[in-house]
Amino acid sequence: MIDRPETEPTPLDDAARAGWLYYVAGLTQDQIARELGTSRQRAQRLVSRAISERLIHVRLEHRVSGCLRLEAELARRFGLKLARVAPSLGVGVDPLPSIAPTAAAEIERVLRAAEPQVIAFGTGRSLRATVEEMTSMECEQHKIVSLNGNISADGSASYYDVIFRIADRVRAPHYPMPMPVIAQSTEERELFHSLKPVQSVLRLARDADVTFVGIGQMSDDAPLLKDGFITADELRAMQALGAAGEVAGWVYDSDGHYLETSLNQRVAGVRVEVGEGRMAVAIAGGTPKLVALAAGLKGRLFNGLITDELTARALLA
Amino acid sequence: MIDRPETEPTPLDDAARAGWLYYVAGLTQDQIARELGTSRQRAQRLVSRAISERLIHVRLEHRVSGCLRLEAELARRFGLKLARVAPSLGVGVDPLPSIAPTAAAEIERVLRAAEPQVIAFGTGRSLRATVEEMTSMECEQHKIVSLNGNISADGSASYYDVIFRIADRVRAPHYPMPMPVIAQSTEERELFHSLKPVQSVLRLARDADVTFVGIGQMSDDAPLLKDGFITADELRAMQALGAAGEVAGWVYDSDGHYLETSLNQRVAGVRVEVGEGRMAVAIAGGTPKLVALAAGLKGRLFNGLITDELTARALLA
DNA sequence: TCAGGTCGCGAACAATTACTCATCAACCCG
DNA sequence: CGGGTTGATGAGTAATTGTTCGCGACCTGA
Repeated sequence: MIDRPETEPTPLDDAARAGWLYYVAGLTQDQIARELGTSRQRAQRLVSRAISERLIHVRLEHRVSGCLRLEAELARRFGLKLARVAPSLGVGVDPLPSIAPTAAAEIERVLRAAEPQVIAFGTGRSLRATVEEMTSMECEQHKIVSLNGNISADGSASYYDVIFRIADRVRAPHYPMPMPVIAQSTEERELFHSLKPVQSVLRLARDADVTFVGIGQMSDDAPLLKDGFITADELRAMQALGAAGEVAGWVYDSDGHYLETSLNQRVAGVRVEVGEGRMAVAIAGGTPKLVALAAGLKGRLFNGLITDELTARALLA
Repeated sequence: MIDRPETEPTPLDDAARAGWLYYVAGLTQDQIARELGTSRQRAQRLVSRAISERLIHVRLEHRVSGCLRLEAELARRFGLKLARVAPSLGVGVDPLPSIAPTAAAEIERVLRAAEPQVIAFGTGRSLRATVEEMTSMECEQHKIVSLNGNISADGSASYYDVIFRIADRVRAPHYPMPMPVIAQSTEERELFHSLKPVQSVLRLARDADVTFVGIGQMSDDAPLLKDGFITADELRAMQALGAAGEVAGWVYDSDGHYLETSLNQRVAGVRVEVGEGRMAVAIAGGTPKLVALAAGLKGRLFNGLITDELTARALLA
């Protein structure tokens, strides 16, 4: 995206203004039209643009009692230090729009901490959507580090890459990992890992105080496959070995134990590990991810979970 | 329909859920009613309750959102009918390039009105820069009138004169004021004012529907001095009398009250006054003008303000 | 027990918002 | 230069939302 010079006579600034007047000031679109000196139709279009461009963020400042019970139960059952359950929007509906704002609030809570933290982020649709929901803030004291490489097979930065987006929002020092998500070979991985700058980023990521990750399923619709990081053959091979899910490219089985596959010997990023004083929070929801989530919880691969109501209920069933 | 959890939801829980479904999932209140197993009216009441109980927080994530907040605050604090804050370009940078396009848009909005308006303009760098940003348009229905005389001491038309420029751009009937900005004496002023054609222009300017003016500071770098309308001695004398700023040549103190100086008895143009149905909009920004602006706002010399972000923040501090 | 008050409900209606459609101008692109 | 495409616009209309009103349930104190 090209950012325009700031003096510009407003491209979607009008949309922002309209959205502000509509949602914050509570004006009717008719009044907004008068305010902006335009037609009612245009005002309506501006308002709806403000939504579709994700300029408007909505948060729920109330913990629904049903969700609270699920959170407590999840924490108990899976030994979680943090459990957050967003109200579901309905069966069969993508839970991301519900999870993302909830997760964003949680990340912001971490960022508001006064003492400096190292915060690591994975990649994926969930995280990307979450970051889009975050507010801008000034967090010079923290460090934001990427868990995975952020260069895809064709050399382009992945669309779902999160680190730059988040760093942009919170204006904190950030450490991308300048290498592929998955190396061609173990040797190539070692080559990357032997580079000085990479080593310090790896160290930072490994020792991060808080880590936020998405979860990938290893069924036929695996994100790793969809995004072109592995081939259909590789996927089938790992399914045969019992692959149940994947975190930051690291594949694990239905007990939540990491597999000894050729892929895992080529993943360039760091493996998520929980430890005392260190949080690893999974952000995921939806039926396709149920198996992967359940396996990861069973193996205690993370000690935090942000999901939605229906997923939570299914996990507990 | 989803089966409800076994615990009874508190009244607020339902409101929260309804609000979530409405704003996040984007369901209609009808769908929410079905989802919750209730009537449409109840769904509507739950949604509005979620707002009135402040369970739902709406925010705007856009770089101008801060400006909108400042506008609302300025309007509230200083009783303005119009407040516009342009995003600043940075500390220490001339804010004019940011203010001018914003102000130009505002002026154009007035000009687009179908019913005939009388629009008065002051002079100065800010207005001049603003006019340069305006697009051409056909506005035969309006009248454009100058607030001040537009002949400087040496007989030349002032470079910062605005009226001809604007009239040229919008092709509207225009009324310059054929006399000096500041007369040699009160008598000379009265002489000019007694002329028939001058009187009608004065009347037009005094009763203008909308007036746009710049603000001049009265510190040592006063525009009045720089442009040779007053001498350094005169400036010092007025500073001693508490001069804080000046609008169209009329000097006022830090409470926004016009001074009874010899200069004010010689200013040839009309004094800006707000009135019901009449707007007086100040276009100004930058550190040097802060004192003058604050004073003018305090004295309610104008009921509209177009400025930049940094200035707005300083005015509110 | 009963008058009086409050509250939530649904019906009906008014206000507001969203969508569809036809038009038009700008913009490519050969 | 002409044809096709895109994108913005206002008119008109359908859908949705907000409000008012009367009703009945329920509480409460005399």
